[in-house]
Amino acid sequence: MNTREDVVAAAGRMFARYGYEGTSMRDLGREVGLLVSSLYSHIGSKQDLLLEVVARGEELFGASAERAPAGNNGRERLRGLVAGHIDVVLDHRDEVRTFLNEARSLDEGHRARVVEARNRYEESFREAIRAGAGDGSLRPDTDAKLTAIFLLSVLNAVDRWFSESGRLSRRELADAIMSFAVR
Amino acid sequence: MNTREDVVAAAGRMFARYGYEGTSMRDLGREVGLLVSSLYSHIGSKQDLLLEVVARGEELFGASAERAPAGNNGRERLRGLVAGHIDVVLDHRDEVRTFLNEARSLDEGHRARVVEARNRYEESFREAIRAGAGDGSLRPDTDAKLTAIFLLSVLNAVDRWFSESGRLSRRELADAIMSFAVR
DNA sequence: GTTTGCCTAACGAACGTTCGTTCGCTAAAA
DNA sequence: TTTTAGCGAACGAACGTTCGTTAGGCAAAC
Repeated sequence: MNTREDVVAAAGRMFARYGYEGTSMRDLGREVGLLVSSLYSHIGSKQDLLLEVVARGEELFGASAERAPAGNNGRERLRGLVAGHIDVVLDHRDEVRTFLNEARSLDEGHRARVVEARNRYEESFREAIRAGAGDGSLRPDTDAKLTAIFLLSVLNAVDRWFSESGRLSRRELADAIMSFAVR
Repeated sequence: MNTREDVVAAAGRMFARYGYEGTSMRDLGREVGLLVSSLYSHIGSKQDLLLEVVARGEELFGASAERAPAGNNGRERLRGLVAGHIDVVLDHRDEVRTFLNEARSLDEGHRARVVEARNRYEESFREAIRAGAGDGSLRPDTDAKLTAIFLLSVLNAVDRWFSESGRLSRRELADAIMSFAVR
């Protein structure tokens, strides 16, 4: 019985589905099988709860970028980043949705940290693309900034439509996105 | 002094920025220069207000799809749809963001209508792609469903980063997205 | 082996505040 | 003279949070 973990997990689930402001502490208590007041045995405040869920999303992406293999060239590195992103998005839907959509409900300082983390993450995509444009594994005129934005736009939307039981496997999806974005 | 219009516009602005649940009627009154109670001289309820803003977004996309020229082939038709989408997104940021992100706060019936409208809109993209794959203006093996999803993922994210004073014009952006998505 | 004291988790009630909305009034516009 | 737009006060409900209390488990003290 790890109640604290249950509370954070339920918060992620509800923040992702109904939004931070759309989730009341009473709703959350009901979801986890506790009265409102009991939640405060495990957490400091609703804002802390959001902070924790968002921080998890942040770490998941950071860890994914570090984990991605260097590969033999820029294209392979990029393909690793894409596959890693897909895994994070699909294996941690709640934290990711909350990280992407609910950061605006964070107080200013923490929100700024999230923006910075996102920039760092995007930069790792740009680096891979620039490397690929330099080593011949991608077209030499590939626009790193634009391509990274396009890629992440597609990747962040994946969980809105992708189904594990659908026509495509994760690997096929990664391939499709890669050949969509670069050639 | 078209107060009702002011109220709806301000609602769009605030729903887009803070979300439906994150916007209080008192906030909205302050934004428009009225007391809360005075808002109710112009609108029925907060939910009505959301409904109206979302409906405007819905119509904007619908009208854009109808307005897009048939073109000489599928690729040109698709290019028109892309350019139209960019214009809608950038010229009506508030209604579009509300339409895309806040539909979940609509009651069930209206939310279903939004989903349906989005499907119809996406279908017009798929049609253009299928036409292009058939008439030789796009690669014959282009996957209409997947390509439409990827295109709309990129298009819906445009307003998060695109700046009118930036490196790219809208037309160049449309071209970049087209050559990104299809060849 | 029993008692004592502490800790944790949960409870139910209550706090002050804010929520969306309604109402009756006033003053200006038509 | 009737309509209208706005105001200010008030409504009940819901909000996030705090409070004092209780029940159970565990370890030290007796």
